[in-house]
Amino acid sequence: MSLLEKISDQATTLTPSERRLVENVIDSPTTAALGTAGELAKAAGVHEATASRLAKKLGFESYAAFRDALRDEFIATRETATRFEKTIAESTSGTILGELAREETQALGRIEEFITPEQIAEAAQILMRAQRIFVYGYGNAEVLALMMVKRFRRFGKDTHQLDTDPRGLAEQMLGLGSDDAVLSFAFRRPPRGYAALMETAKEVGAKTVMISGKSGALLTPRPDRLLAAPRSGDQDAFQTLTVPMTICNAIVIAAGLTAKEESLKKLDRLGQLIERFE
Amino acid sequence: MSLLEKISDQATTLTPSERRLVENVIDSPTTAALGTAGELAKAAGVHEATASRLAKKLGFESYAAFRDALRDEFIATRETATRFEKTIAESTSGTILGELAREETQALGRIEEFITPEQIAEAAQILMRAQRIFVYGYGNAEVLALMMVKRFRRFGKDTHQLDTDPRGLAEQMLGLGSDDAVLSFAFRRPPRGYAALMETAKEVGAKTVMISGKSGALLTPRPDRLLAAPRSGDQDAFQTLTVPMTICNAIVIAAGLTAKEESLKKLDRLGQLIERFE
DNA sequence: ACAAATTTGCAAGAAATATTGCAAACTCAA
DNA sequence: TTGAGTTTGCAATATTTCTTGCAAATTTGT
Repeated sequence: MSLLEKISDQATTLTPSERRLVENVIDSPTTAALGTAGELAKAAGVHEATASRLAKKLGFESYAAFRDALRDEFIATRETATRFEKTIAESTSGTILGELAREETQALGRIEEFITPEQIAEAAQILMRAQRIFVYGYGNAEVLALMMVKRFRRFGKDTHQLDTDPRGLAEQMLGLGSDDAVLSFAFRRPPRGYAALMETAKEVGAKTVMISGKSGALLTPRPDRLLAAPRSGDQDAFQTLTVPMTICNAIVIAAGLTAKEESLKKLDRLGQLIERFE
Repeated sequence: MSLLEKISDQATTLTPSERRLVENVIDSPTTAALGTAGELAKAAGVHEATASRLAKKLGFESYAAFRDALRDEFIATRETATRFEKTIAESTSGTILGELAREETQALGRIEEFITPEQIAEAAQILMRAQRIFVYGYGNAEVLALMMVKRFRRFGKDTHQLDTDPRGLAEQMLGLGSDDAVLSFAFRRPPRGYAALMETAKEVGAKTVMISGKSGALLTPRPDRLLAAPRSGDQDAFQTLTVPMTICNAIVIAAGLTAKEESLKKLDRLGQLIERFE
């Protein structure tokens, strides 16, 4: 029996104050699920003691147990790798594609909470001012690395994808200079060779830009510019590249704008030409 | 300043115990956001006092303030959910990133008008039943091709990325058999060599799946399965890969589900291993 | 290898949160 | 209107959670 059913079963025996509390819970369940008894009581305009009593009346051991039930029900906390499957099964119009699109939408909607326009502009500026750009990404991140290499080559930038193999990487880094920029990606774990890459870049004075998920916040040594935003999808299982890819696209567009003359149109014409003859 | 920035700021000065705490937070932010300092500490195997101190070190007034920040950023309450919908749908935020996110959202919202659940399921089935998978994409599409190669290799499928160079392509196609599947991508123009690839596949009886933008409808010869949905972005300017990438992700998830037993769990464990040792 | 500095856990106690006895306020029936 | 029954808030108490001084353990520099 779901929590809300449990509550509505009691609906006839609820006192006025209790009813106000329940209405409040139904109205904003997540807020109630996160707050304290006192907060809920205040929102409903009743005394906290009443909230405490309500929890017991509804059959819970304590207010804490009631709140836990609320959290279970209303807060999406990924429990297992099968969460997505579960979501699909439960949702009425459950299609994989639809659910996926919904999650991406939600993640995209929050993107600006993590990345400021300045960060985009600065990243674009660093890359466009660089004499050469070295792009580093491995595992899934290699996909984005490849994309950025392609995009910046279209701008006419001297762009290279760094080897994922430590030896090749070391060799490529020998030529790194102070006018160069390193763009790197990391999700989940910092890639092998990351530290060496960053240290070398710092030594020679090359600028470093990093695009990452949450885990980027822990990276040491720190890049000059860090653009970190959580990805969408299941924590433990399948995380998509939509959010970081959108950040990349924003940088590409900003880069196109900072290149003054070259507007998007020119980018496109060039792009079409290249695609046609590629 | 966002939580991730605060963490990043302190990343170099974190003590071992503090780092373990932060890793724990990053790995399962929602759990941390809901729990107490003691619970987080226990999960990280350190003393709760350390958790309390970490909160202060990151610049928060108290552990409670730290947890509030976690909730803000990582728990999708209804307020945050509706907030983005409004922001995204209506207002033009005036930033590149915001505008981009808005466009992607719109395109994603329409994706189910073009792709049915059956198409996703069939594509997944074809790929998972194939003995070998050959993936073909060039220009920007190469990015998605690479992604799919990585994803299906994780499923343990014998997956190969086809050469974009006509000669190499011809050579690789020699071994194509009736149990194989070809997954190809095309945007704007059909790639060079596309016709030859499709004809060869038809001759030997290999199944073909194509993911494309609007232009896919015009392709000849026709693939066995065509998944075409318009991309986001200006028609003539900068079109992103978000929509086709989401279709790809849906196929990967569907493939994982049809692989019944192990599905995402296996994908995850194997994936983590691969990433760690890659 | 030693001393200084840092980190960590322990445990006391501070603060926040929840519970409950009690009395005032309220409701309803006669 | 009165009185029995119910509901509610108050305030004291209990419980949970957080903070901090201190000392042990660990690390760092010489």
